[in-house]
Amino acid sequence: MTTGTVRKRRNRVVTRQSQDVRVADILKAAREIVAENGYEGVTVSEIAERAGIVEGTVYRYFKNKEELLLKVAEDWFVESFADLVDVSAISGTYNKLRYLIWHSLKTIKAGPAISRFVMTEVRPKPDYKETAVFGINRRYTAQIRNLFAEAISSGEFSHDVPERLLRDMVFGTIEHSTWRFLRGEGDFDPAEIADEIAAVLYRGMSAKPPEDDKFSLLVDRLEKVADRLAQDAAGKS
Amino acid sequence: MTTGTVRKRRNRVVTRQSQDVRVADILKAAREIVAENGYEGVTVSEIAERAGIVEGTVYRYFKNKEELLLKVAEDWFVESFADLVDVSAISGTYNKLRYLIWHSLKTIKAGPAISRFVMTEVRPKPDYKETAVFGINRRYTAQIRNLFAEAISSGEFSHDVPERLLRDMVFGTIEHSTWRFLRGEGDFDPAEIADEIAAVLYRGMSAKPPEDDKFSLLVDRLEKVADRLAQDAAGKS
DNA sequence: GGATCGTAATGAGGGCTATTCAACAATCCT
DNA sequence: AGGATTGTTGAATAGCCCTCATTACGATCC
Repeated sequence: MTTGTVRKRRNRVVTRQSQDVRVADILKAAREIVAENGYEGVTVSEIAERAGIVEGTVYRYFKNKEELLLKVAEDWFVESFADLVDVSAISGTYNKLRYLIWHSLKTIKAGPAISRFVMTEVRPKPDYKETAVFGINRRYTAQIRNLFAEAISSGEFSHDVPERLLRDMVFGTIEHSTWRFLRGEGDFDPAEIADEIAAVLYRGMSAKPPEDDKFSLLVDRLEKVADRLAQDAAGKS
Repeated sequence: MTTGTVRKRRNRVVTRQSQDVRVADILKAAREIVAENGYEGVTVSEIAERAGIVEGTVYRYFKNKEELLLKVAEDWFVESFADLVDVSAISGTYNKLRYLIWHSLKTIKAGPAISRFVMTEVRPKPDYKETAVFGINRRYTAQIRNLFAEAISSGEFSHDVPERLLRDMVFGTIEHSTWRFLRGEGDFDPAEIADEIAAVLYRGMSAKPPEDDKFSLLVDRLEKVADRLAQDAAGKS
């Protein structure tokens, strides 16, 4: 007591845990905080506190905060897309397309904070392509690619569009459609938005002419003009 | 020298400046640093140093770092869209659409760092709608809306799509198309990408049948009309 | 031209971060 | 039991944004 170093000890007994348990605890704590406070509101000290450890311990299991949060996002992404069915089991091109879009929208709605984190922090990173998020996106994109390729070869779709553009249109539209929600301004219905997006994309690619064919109507009128002229000519002679 | 407070004085003479000059200096310095190091690499101390002042002075003119950087982004956005012409001066719906998309892409390419900042930091903010960036986007969107409305009323486009979805498709696709570039993975050609995006959107909305066959049929009919008229004229003489 | 005074500018320091690391001690191994 | 291993600690560091008491510039007035 009289010596210089009065060491303050917590009541808590220091217990050693297996790597798995500690990592799981840390990830769970981090995920909760992200969900509650958003990405900006995450501090390592709070993660540690909630995981029942001290800040320094976090750094035994994660190189840094960034890597830890990336793991949180990756895990969540993997879980979210675990139930993604292979669209070959779904009948109809439109239904397949709508399902894929719907699933993305559902995921974003289920985890807005982490979705935002992925969009604003993970994707811009130079090493995004080494990310599990990127890997899942690739699987997802592959389904879209197949879907379109099949529709084209069957004649349902007549237009060939670069895969890159296809992906950008689908993902871009999905993400942009959710920004209002992610900003906290109101809600959205995944099924409804998925319908809308799928409809436009489907129509844009479709081989079928649009229903009300204005050109045909114009030609109809021209033909009537021709008829009238012909009748006039016939009557005059 | 022997007294306690040895005040270190810079060689630089402290000069007072008008608000305008100081603000301009600070914004210029901040913009340069964003362009060089990206948003993450910006520190108030470096901004101050480059502006020839001290950290504390920055806070005389800006409430905080966030507000300063927002101003940087807003100014850049305003400048970038200053040369946006009214598309009513452009002939042809497709050309109008392509021009608007091209202009956006060109802007992103001209200022990748600030574009990224806008996409990842400005837009997610809850008060995004109070932002000049939002205001400019509105003007931009209004042009797109008009363009589509006119095309629909003229019969060029047959499909009516919610304005919201239209905006999300255009902006979403534009942004997603540039992510690779913004991540530093390669380049893109605004004109080329604008062509691609505009083509798909135009086709998706168009009243014209997508297949050449349809057109041929219509032209066939037109030719028959012409033939009949020609025959009538010949028969009359 | 010198005194006055409003205020631009300063720079030290406070509070909060993420991150490191030497010391410690719980658990395993023999 | 006792040594080796290694999970855990908590203090220390460095860097960040931001505040504020103090300083001194420069316009104004006499």
